[in-house]
Amino acid sequence: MAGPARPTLARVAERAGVSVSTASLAFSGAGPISPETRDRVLRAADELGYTGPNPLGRQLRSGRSGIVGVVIGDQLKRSFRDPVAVQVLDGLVSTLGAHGLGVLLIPGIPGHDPASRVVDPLIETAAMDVGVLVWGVGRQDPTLDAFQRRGVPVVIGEGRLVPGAPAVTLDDRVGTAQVVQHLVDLGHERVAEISLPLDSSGAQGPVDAARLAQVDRTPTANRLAGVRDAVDPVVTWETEASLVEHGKTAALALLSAPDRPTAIVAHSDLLAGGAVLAAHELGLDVPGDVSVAGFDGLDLPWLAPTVLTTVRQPLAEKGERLGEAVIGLLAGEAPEEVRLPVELSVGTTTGPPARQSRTTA
Amino acid sequence: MAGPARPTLARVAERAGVSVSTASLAFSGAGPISPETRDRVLRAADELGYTGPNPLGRQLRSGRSGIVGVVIGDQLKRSFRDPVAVQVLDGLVSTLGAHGLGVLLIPGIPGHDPASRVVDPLIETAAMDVGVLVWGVGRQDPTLDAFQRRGVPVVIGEGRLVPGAPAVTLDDRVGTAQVVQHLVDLGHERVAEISLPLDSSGAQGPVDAARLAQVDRTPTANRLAGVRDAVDPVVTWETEASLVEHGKTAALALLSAPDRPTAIVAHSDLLAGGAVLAAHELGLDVPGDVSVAGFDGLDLPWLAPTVLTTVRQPLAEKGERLGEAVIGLLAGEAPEEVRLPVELSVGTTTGPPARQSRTTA
DNA sequence: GCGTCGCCTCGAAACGATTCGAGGCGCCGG
DNA sequence: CCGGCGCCTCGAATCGTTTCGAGGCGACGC
Repeated sequence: MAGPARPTLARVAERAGVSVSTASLAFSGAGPISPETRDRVLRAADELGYTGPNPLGRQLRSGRSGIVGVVIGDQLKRSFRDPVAVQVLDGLVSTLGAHGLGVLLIPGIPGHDPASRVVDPLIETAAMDVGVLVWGVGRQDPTLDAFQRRGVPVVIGEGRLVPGAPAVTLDDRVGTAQVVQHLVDLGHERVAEISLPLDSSGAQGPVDAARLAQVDRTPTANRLAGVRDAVDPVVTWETEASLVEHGKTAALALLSAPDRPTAIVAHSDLLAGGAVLAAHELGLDVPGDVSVAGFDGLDLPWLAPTVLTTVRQPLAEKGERLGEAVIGLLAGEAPEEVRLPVELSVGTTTGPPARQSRTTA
Repeated sequence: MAGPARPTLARVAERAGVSVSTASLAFSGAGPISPETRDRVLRAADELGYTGPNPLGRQLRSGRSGIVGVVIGDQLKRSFRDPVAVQVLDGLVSTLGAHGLGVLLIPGIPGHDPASRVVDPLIETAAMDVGVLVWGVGRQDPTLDAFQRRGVPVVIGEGRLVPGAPAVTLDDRVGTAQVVQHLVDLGHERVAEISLPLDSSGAQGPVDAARLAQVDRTPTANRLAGVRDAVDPVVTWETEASLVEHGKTAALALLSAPDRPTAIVAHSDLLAGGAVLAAHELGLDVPGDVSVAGFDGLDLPWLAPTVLTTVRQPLAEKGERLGEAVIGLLAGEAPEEVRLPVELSVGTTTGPPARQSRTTA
């Protein structure tokens, strides 16, 4: 039923009465060929049902697969629930697509087994010209190791810099410091912090100094540092992932504690959005009773008309820059680090602390 | 700086003092080989920095790329904002990954140009063993045409059945009818409908019979039909995409109209969630003043503690079934259609219509 | 009329691996 | 001691394309 084997360029050439190399020219257009010959070849191809050169042959010849492996985050499902990842990916796909490159999705963690050194088998076996690690690399990153072992060049987004690998990073420490300073300037002294995951352990809850010292993710480390550039948070609550429900859980705990903070700074807008929901659920006014600030600059339609105070980062541009870094790498350019700026954006979720909150203490 | 060309299996074999075929056996393990010989080959590989067989060579030989092209929806960025797509994709990636297959992301519409017959160039050029059209195909689908022209077999999710192509479909007509019947049973007579896009035109707003006749997407057509199996909606509002903000816009219009409906049925949970937000913004109680029902069975943390009345569909399973269909296709099995069940799930957003809304009319 | 220049076309050599059948060598049994 | 049987190893063919240099042939200029 599957019909005879798919016709090959050689058969087309044979039928058209030309050599294989000439037939190749007819399709690729790379080289001089007379219009009549080309037509004859194309007609022969049509008659045989030949639909163009087999990519596999071309790839072997050129040594390039045209495929860029992209490691998004830990689990695919969870990562894509974060609009941040989605927007970056969109920018990346567009930029690479314009250069004829495709994106192969690689789950960061294969099973449900974080902290294992097992990586997705695709990293070992799939044909890839470049690997992109969008969300940084840890101190001892199995994924990075696997790419390097295979000799696949990598591009790093937001991570520890890797020698020889281009990187796209963010001014997030400065941005975080700015938004927290904004809270300080408003008069806040008891600022609680909802943190991104410190590593891939899946831990959550309030953290102590010892745990803080274990931080193994660059964006998290930068934002932790940024917060501390402006204020010493009364408590830091680690989350399992940057998702609304985790921000909500964290804020419910923080806001129910005896010495309630007057402001919460979250490492991401999704976490901050969850914190706003928690405040509402507890009957607290934002920013009357508690101010909330985030990071990312997402558009959260379900939070409207509330507008988060946040730090805007150029998400699509981050994806585009990553794409350009990939292109540059393939073109043999020297790797460089691109640092993206951020911008404080004051919304309706921050204001001066309430008087009574001080007396309540 | 790039070092000498990457070593090849032939050089490893040479160094180990064995033939290329034996060296191949040492890596693939497919065939008898003595432990000593294998060790010698592996040692030679190590010394040369050979990191395993080049996938490109293997692929050409086997005629398989191990890559499955997945067309998600219209625009990548927009599609991934919908958890429905994300969950299906997750199931698909997991299932394919377990069989050593990788997912290549293909934007449904290349530029910002819907209704054009241009498809993403990847479909024409990238090496793929199978193509998956997750969200169905239209009457004259350029993407489907492109795959078929190239001779790449396809798997269809939720779409018009294509001869020879396996499909994974949904009992969505029945499910939709059930949830609307639930509204009818509660006593609702004026039911408004918020519809998924009828085609890729990007149109939005109330639709008339002529427009309804133009529907060119299977899931949309099924749900429109399902609604009508139970009631004749007072108005149908078409949206541009299944996103919260579009549901909200639609509901704001529907609920501000003079003869306000007592219930709204949306074709998706995201649209329904937006409708709930709209009701709240207008000061309407749900379900006191208006009932809202959706479709999908999503977990919407930002809507808590409200729980949507909806029709639950097995999203991850849909992805898994699509994956299995791909595997089956590659194994040469006869294509078949898998139909997934749905289940009505009553939440807190539906109740009997208020007395006064009738008098208001 | 002959030389030279161009435009096309062609053959052959990669690209890097897998696979299949043939065959060598050692060991065991008769 | 010889025949036969296994276990390994090898050589060669194959996958489908691109590319490079060579060469043929016609035309134009001197």
